[in-house]
Amino acid sequence: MKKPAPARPGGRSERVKTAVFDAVEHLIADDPGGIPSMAAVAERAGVNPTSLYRRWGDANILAAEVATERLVRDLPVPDTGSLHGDLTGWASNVARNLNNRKNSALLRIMTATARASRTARDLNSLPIGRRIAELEAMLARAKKRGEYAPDLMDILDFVLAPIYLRVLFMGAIRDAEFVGRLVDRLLGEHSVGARLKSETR
Amino acid sequence: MKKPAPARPGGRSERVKTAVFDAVEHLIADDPGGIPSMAAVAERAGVNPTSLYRRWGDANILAAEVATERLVRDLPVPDTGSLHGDLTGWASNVARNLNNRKNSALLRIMTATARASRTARDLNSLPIGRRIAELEAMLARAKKRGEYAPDLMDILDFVLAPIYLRVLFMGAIRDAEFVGRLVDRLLGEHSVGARLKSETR
DNA sequence: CTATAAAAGCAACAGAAATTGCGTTAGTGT
DNA sequence: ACACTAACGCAATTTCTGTTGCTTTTATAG
Repeated sequence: MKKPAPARPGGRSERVKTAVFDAVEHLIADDPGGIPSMAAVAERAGVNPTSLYRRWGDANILAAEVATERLVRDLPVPDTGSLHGDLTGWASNVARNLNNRKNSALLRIMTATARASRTARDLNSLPIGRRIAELEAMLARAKKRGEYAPDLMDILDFVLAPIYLRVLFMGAIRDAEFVGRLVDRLLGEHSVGARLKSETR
Repeated sequence: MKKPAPARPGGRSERVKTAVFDAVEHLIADDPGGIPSMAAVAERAGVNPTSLYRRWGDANILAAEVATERLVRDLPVPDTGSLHGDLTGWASNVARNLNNRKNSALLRIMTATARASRTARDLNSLPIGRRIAELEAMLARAKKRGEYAPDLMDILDFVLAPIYLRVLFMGAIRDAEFVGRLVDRLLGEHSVGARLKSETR
């Protein structure tokens, strides 16, 4: 599943790739819920269709690459001084990031094309690997401070999963306080102090 | 989103539909992660492609219908006498049901094609509507018995969502006790009695 | 049993999607 | 600067997808 690392990463290839990915993103934004055809992408990107076929094979593969690369970009990792604050900020970022048609469409494409056969070992190689790396950073800081830190998988199960469920099956997250409650609930009494503190600041 | 209710539901249409849905299911099982083409479905089902185009429009619509109808079939709703037992049984059924390539592929297709713009009001019309109806039945029984009963949405968020997350992003659920822990955690101290009871039976 | 029309089959066709061979452009190492 | 070749562009060709008009089959009502 590793990328062959392009033999010639310099200027042109990169420009083409950017143009193509931008085109895919825009086409998805225009018509969420459909994989844009190679022809449409080629035209919008100003690139010859043949190049797309040679580089990406078919429209599904291309869309999948765009989805994972563009959706799961680095989000700013909050550093508020407490795990409760960090997690709340992080979850809000994730939710807000998904709260528009384009990105929820990208999430759909990502789930649709996510290859199985991954073990729990290589969490970082998952499509949501970057999300996991962000969490690990926050957890490491929390431990350094001597704070209680929940399991990584628990955060995925009880904070990320509910967000995804709503975006995938219920369109969007309308309740702004929803993600905050998820974090409160996960951290429970361990973080009463931090929660009160962040609520009254 | 309601079905127009076929004017002639009798024998032949139904047979064709079954043959077509079976064909789609088999093709998905053979190649998970791809929407089978109309031509392939028609050949496998022994049906003329024209009929497919006229009835379903295109391959995505057909696959989406198959996914929702075949995946979200009625599962037996457990009736163990306690909410804890019911939920544990229900969640195990859901997880086991998704723990194979074909059904996880169907879930992917369902998420990919789930139309947004649904409000939290008409939960029952969601693709996972049947799951919700099953839950409502169990919750109603629990209330009748005077048991503590959590919110429906909490069950979706903290039991169903983690199951879906694992299936979608991590291939499958390998830990057999995983869903049991989800339920224990959701019900918490409210159900210690029931849990102990069900563990020692 | 018969008339009606919904739904399926068939065949011909238009158009889009992929493939292929070959020439051109432009990063990269010397 | 120069040679080398990865990556792109172009055009011709083949394959696949989807459409349309018409015919045949067969549920269903009377």
